[in-house]
Amino acid sequence: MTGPLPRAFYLRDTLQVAKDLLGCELVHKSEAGLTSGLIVEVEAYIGPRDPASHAYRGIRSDRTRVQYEEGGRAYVYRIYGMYCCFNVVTQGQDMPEVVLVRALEPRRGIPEMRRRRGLGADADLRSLTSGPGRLCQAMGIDMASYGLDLCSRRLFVRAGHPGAKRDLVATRRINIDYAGAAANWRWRFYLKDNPFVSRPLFPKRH
DNA sequence: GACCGGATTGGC
DNA sequence: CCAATCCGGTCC
Repeated sequence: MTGPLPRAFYLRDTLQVAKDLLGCELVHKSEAGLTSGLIVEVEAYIGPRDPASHAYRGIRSDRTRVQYEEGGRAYVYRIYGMYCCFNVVTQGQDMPEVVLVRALEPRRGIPEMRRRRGLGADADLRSLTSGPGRLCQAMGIDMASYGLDLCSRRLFVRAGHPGAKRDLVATRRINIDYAGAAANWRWRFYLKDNPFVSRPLFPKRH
């Protein structure tokens, strides 16, 4: 059982980190026990020059603060007033770049995931962790996780099976039509044919 | 201080 | 298709 990926993993080109995260295992240890899942879908949000990024034009606020810290920390934000989304901070200080984790393939603590999601034992596994809001709920990741160091043992990513990221698909990012031309940048990556990807058919064009 | 809308989800 | 639900960003 390998431990957390080293800091150096995160202090790199964000698109490269995004792709390398596919097939790795996201692990969360909480009072309720350990839950984990393989990362099968991600999106990159690359700072001041990305109109879809919360840090577009260098916005600094209580929400984006951790994006400006050195990579390897958790950027968690609340969306639509009811869900949370989990991101990994990349690059060095004052480079507000992140990777959004959009879907997991459940691995450990599946009964606890079902409980947190309010679903019965008969629920499809995909309904647990396919989607950024769903996976946060299933993993017990919330605003209390904001800024957590991913190089610690509480919330971290560890290396996956070699070869897991063989067939990688790059598409437009989801639900950022407001971002103009950036909506067409292919900064969403997922594992081909993986059934846990949140929206395999999106977008219109690859 | 007001207003607008969202990196989502689930129900109709 | 659309409501839920509230906070961040913007502009006055």
